[in-house]
Amino acid sequence: MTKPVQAAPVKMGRIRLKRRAAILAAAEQEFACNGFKGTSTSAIAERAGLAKAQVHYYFGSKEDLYQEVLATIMNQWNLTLEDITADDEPAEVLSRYVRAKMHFSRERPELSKIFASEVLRGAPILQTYLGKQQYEWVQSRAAVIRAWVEQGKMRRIDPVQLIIYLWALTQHYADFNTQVLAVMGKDCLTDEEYGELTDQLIDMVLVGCGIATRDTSTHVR
Amino acid sequence: MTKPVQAAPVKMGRIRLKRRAAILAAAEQEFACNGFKGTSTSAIAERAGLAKAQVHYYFGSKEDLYQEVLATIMNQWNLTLEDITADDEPAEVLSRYVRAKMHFSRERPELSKIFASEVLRGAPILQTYLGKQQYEWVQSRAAVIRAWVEQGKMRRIDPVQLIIYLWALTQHYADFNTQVLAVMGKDCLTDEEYGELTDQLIDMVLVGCGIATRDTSTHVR
DNA sequence: GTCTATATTTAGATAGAC
DNA sequence: GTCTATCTAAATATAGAC
Repeated sequence: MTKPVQAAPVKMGRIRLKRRAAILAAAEQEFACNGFKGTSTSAIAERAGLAKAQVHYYFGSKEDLYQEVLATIMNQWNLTLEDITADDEPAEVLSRYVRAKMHFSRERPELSKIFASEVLRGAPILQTYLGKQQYEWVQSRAAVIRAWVEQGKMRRIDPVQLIIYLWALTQHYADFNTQVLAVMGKDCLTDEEYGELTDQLIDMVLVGCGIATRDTSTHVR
Repeated sequence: MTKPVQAAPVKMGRIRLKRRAAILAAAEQEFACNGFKGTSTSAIAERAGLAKAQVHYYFGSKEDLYQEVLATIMNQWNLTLEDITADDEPAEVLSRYVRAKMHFSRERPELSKIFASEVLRGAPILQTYLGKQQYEWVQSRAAVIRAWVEQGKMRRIDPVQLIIYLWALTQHYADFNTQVLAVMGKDCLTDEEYGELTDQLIDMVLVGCGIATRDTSTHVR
């Protein structure tokens, strides 16, 4: 018999909870910068203010720790765009989704970066998830988008590609934040500036989908 | 006196050229998968069919080798969109650029991935390049885009963000190719299928910019 | 239950043989 | 000029002390 995928909900002591939280937080930073292979358990331990061996005591192997971090990410990931129907308005659903993803990119860029580096290396850990759960997730949303198109609520766009566009655009602001800041000539962005970027992106997406909300898309020749 | 940034154009022998080429090719694959820190010189050597020490003999340190790979990427990168003026047609320039970047994403995804992983970790090697050369590159293109907007050739969009959108969208097909294939339910894409994706993306970009080329953007309400 | 001390492997790099 | 043999440091992981 193999170990259950989901860890048993054992009630943990105070020290254990505290140490695990510190290690997980440190691991997110390290994995985000250097990926799975490039991250050492000693770097995680140092950042967490602990001894290297403590990381192994609380999480077993480096891969076990990595898997827990990845599981956290994938859970938080698809909280939005959860329940949409053909009756919803694409303008509202799409702007809400872009806003939520952009918010996530600003608040937890490390999580987006860890996912990115996992996919960069060919997603050895996540490939089953991508090919099954995420595939299904995309198909069900794509069906709704297709219905919107049939109803004339938006332009005819390949729904799967549209979802990929949304991921590419929103996650880019987390994964490539260093480059974004550099080419914008800034050291950091205020909440206001980031909100402005978000609005501009939503505008671009809606116009691209043929959903004009205000005085946009007036330059069509 | 320090070493010159550009290596002196020493004429190399046959063996040296051959070994260096094999190492560089292997290094691209390894760096693309595991990033700078996650890649070992022994993994590169093994993939190149050489001994680990030979890598150090021909390239000195791992970082020297990495810098050469990065330099190759940045040179190939900005070959397109080189000379554009306010007199050009945005529809033509933008579709040409997207097509070129998509072609690059298909032919050399490893190079895009290496750039991505460098930026993911905060671009310690490239930050000067990003803040100076690439910043200037973006500014000069942004000026042209601004001129297009003033001439009414396209919708009013923040030009810097538009460039970022183009990068995000096109590079995503290289960096996240594993995920793209997974959610599309395919093992690989034929040239035809990839050409179709490229056309769809160009369509999305042009419509988003308020440049209707054919029967697109007709669903504007 | 927690952490220190230690074992084993692999990393990057170089001195010296060919 | 090229490559083999070797050195030192850092990696993952665990056995055993507290």
